[in-house]
Amino acid sequence: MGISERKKKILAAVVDEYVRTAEPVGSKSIAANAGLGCSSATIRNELAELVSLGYLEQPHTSAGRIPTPMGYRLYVNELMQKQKLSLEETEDINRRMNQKLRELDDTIGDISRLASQVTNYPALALTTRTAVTIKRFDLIYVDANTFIIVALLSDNTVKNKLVKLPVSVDQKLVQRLSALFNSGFTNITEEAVTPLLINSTERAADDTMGVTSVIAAFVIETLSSAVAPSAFVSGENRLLNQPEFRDPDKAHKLMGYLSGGGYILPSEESLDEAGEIKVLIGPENVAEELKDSSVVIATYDAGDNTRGMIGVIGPTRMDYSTVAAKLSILAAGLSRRLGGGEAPPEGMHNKLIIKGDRENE
Amino acid sequence: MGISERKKKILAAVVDEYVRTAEPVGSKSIAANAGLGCSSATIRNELAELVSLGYLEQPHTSAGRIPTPMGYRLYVNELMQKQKLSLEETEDINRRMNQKLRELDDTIGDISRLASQVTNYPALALTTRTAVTIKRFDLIYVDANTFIIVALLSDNTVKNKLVKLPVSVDQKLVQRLSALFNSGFTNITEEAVTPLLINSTERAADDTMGVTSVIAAFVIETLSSAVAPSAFVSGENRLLNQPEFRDPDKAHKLMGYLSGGGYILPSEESLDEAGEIKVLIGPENVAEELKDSSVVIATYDAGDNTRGMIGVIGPTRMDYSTVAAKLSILAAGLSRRLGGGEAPPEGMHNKLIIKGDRENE
DNA sequence: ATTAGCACTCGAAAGGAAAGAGTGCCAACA
DNA sequence: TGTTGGCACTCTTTCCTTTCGAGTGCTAAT
Repeated sequence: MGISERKKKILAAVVDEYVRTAEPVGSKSIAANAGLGCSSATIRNELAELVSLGYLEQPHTSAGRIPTPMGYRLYVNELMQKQKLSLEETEDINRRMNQKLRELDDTIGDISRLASQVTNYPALALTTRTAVTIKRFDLIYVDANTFIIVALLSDNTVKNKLVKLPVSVDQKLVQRLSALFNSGFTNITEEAVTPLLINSTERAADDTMGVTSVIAAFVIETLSSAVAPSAFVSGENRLLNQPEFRDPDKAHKLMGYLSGGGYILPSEESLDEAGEIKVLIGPENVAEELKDSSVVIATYDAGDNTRGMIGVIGPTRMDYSTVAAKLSILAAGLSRRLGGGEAPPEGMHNKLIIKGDRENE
Repeated sequence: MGISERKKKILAAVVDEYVRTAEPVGSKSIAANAGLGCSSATIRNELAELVSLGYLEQPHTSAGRIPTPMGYRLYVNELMQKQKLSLEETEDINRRMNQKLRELDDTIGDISRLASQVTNYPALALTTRTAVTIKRFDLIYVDANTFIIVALLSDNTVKNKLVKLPVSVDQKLVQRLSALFNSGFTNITEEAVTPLLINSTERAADDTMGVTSVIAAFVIETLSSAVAPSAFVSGENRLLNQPEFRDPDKAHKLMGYLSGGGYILPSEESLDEAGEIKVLIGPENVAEELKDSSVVIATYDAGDNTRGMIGVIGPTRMDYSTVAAKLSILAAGLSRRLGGGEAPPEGMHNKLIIKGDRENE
């Protein structure tokens, strides 16, 4: 199976150099820089073999080599040296996360922005929740036409809504409804909110003005939007940093896809264990628009059945190791802050577990 | 003073054509299309004069003419025929607004996205509030370590926060604090939340565990973020539709500026009366990055001391009249929905009041 | 005042030559 | 057998020149 050690070194050198320069890399520069003691002619022979093995390709005869997706895959799985960020970088990321997260509730937008800033690629953040329920209701009576619904969800976020009624409603009714909803509508999922339940509540509360249905609508709305995966893409413009997107049409196409909330993630169920990093290279992506881009995704644990992902999108020629390291820090930070549970201490460089498609194993 | 009627017609023809094609327009095509009965030679003479008057310019000798910012200004102020959108278009916009706004609280992001979709230019939305206060507090006791702060603001939005304490706190204390905050912290602005006030409240509540300061922090945070102007830019990628931004560097620069929340708006106090449309052409913009772009801004009234703006950014060669018409509908819709007050009925095409710099009057 | 005609200008597009990077292969070598 | 220097070859990139054409400015005629 495997290929010779030297071939691997050469492949790694090609990838590193290509990532850095975005230019096809020639035998000469490898001989000069990669520090294996042999001449360019030898390298040429090896390169030719790597091409026929499918790890590299040539844009045209008499140009240098660039990695194929298969080449990147091997690089990511085996070759790339796990990037240790400097302590300053790590601290910087953590500090910025602290600033942003002070008030983090559902502002995954901030996370996404942060990831984009830190990596200098477009980034996306998304969360999927399963089975969110309401833990507790409170109805706050404000005045005869107005009350506030407050709901504490099972994921410990709080939703509210100010309700203005066209009719007056008396405080007693609000209290009755508050009690009824607390007993009848807590700890149930959206599907369990049936017209039957609503009707019987309405009758029990002796509500002749339709207040019950207003509250029920809020419940449904809250539960369904809480469960709906929410996504946020930001920093699309950073795509234009990359030489491969200097063609405005290409850039536009991908950016349009991204900001359309285009979906990227492999598929819902492949949200892996928190802490893992997943790399999808070029054609490994499902979406047509991403076929020649790569996506690096980190999964974090946001507690209570909530999994989140942060990821970045870039050209296949991407600085996988740095990006993976940075995302890993972000994901660990998020797990620590949101997961509620026991989490690795802040300062620690956490181990990267890189995982990708299985096709090369 | 003004220039001859025919010159105006010619100028309008140049702008219209240039907006459509993005190519310098020559005397011949004007003679053919503008329908004033004279030959291209005559047009040429007129064009030459328009150039020397400063309304047009030539990229180079022997090219057609393109409008200068001054030319656009005249066009916007006097020449452009107010676009009447078709009924379908109007309805479409209103319908989409209805969908989005159902749950509009502070999701100006949605508005911005909508504006961008509708106009096909990048769009921004922003709101400035002045003097927001808290109308009413409720502290909801959840368990010994947990309570929820609910605040109803003067602009009728509700903010909340779930507070988890490291220590147990008894229900009585929560009630006392609730009452104290309701009397002491309502109807005051951020500046009035002094350490003195906080201290005295803490003492009055007999709070030895620092709960008071947690709530006070929430108050400060809430008031300051409510007053902070919030902005949202979206659809940056649509910039790439425009031929003048095919140069990725140019595009990147502007997009970076935009998504950096770069600020565009002329200046805070120039938020004009709701219903007005403001056009800033090229160098009329203050920001260096916008010097060769144009901005069209509509102001709407969001009720209770809140003014909002929605605007779009595009090249100076912009379809001002359509954009103005569309923004006008959006702004009217927002005023109607958010302003609470009396507003023009939905179906009505509202009159455009276009306002720009005064320099040409 | 308008128009037809014409020489002129200047950019954009097309063609071609030269430069340069990098390869593939061969013959020599350890 | 694996490695190396050398060299001819290929293909792209760049630059220069030429050509083409749109559009002008001017002039003389109406």
